[in-house]
Amino acid sequence: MKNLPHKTIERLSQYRRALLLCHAKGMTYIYSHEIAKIQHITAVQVRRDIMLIGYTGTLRKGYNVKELIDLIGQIIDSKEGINVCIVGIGNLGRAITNYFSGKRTKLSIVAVFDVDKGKVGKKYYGIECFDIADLTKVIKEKKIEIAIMTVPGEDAPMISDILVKAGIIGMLNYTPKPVNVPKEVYLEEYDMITSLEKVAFFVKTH
Amino acid sequence: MKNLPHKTIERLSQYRRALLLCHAKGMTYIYSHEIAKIQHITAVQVRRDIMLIGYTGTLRKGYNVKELIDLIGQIIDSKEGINVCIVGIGNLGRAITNYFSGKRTKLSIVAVFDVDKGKVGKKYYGIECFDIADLTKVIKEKKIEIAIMTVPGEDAPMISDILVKAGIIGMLNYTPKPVNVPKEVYLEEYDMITSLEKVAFFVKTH
DNA sequence: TAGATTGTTAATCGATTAACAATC
DNA sequence: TAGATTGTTAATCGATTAACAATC
Repeated sequence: MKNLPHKTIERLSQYRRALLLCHAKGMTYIYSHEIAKIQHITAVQVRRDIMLIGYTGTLRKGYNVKELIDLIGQIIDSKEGINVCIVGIGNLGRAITNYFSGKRTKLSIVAVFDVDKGKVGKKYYGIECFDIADLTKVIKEKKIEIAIMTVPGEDAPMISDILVKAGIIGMLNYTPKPVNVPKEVYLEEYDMITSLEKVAFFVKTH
Repeated sequence: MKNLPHKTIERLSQYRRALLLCHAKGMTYIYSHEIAKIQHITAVQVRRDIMLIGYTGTLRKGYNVKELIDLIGQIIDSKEGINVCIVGIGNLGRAITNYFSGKRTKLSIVAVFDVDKGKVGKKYYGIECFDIADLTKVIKEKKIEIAIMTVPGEDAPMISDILVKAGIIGMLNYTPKPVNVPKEVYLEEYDMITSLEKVAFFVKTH
């Protein structure tokens, strides 16, 4: 697929999430304005995104829910599937692991890691916990390509370096500490405090 | 303060986070390119954001760390402070509560809520847990203006309605289910699965 | 048919970056 | 002075929205 805008990729993921719910409810067709309503955006934007991925709806009936789900899958999922690990199985690590378990067939959490020896060997939502000292070995053995960091902020830079050396090519950093990775590694950082401060700011200014 | 771009607000929050660390390390001045490096952005962007809030650095010395921290505080914090609650004290709710406790003086988590009677009355990181049935009452009593939803997705729409009726003016929705709020309420939604799918997509396309 | 919908181009809006003057 | 830095305008880039043709 050519060059889809970053924002379109994000929205496609959200459309799919919404469409899966609609599909489960037995809906077969959906209008652009219905998708728009769910996502708090405009119907034009939905139609434009769908146009960009080359799908065509039916005039007066809208889009076929199942077909659209499948097409979005073809665009954003990788064919072979990608293995993911969670580094740091504290509250946040557990939340993500639980949240995710069994939700997407093409993305699998195949290992979680922690420093705490009391956690090593246990299973979290069906996923085995390994010693963080074995990061490199397990990442290679299990062919893990994406890591989600949920360790304490002060450990983030060091863990990040180990992950990069172990061959990770995508990283999601949920610690409050920004990390540096080489440009070949795709990095996404998210800080909950920033989100909350943003809400607080816009609440203030109505 | 006039109309700062949304993206600038986000970055100001991040600059402050980084500056606080620098300040703690004893740094008194910082260059725009140093801030840029930490945040993975360009020095021009940092200078432009700082220009927008009306601060002026010193040529050849950079910006005064303490002054900049204080000025960002004046811009993004509200003078009186804002009370926040967490609705749903599962893994994610606990992660945020812990993460946040004592980090910002102007934003305080003053209550957490859950349906589980076993959790009600207990304290989580120093914050009392209330029965979700008492949402409205507690929100009014404690003058809570912002709610962070970390309940299971299927409960999100109903809880959201209750929160809005109780007078919440800002909401952060961490459930995978989008909710609808009246336009007077500022809503921010974040779905971890979308973030992960985005990373997976860009990893695939190098 | 009239009304509702999709598909698409062009216009607009918002955000980033390039370019450069000022100056310590 | 030369080099490094800040501050700021103008240009560019990217994303959204307006406008409208097509048609069931």
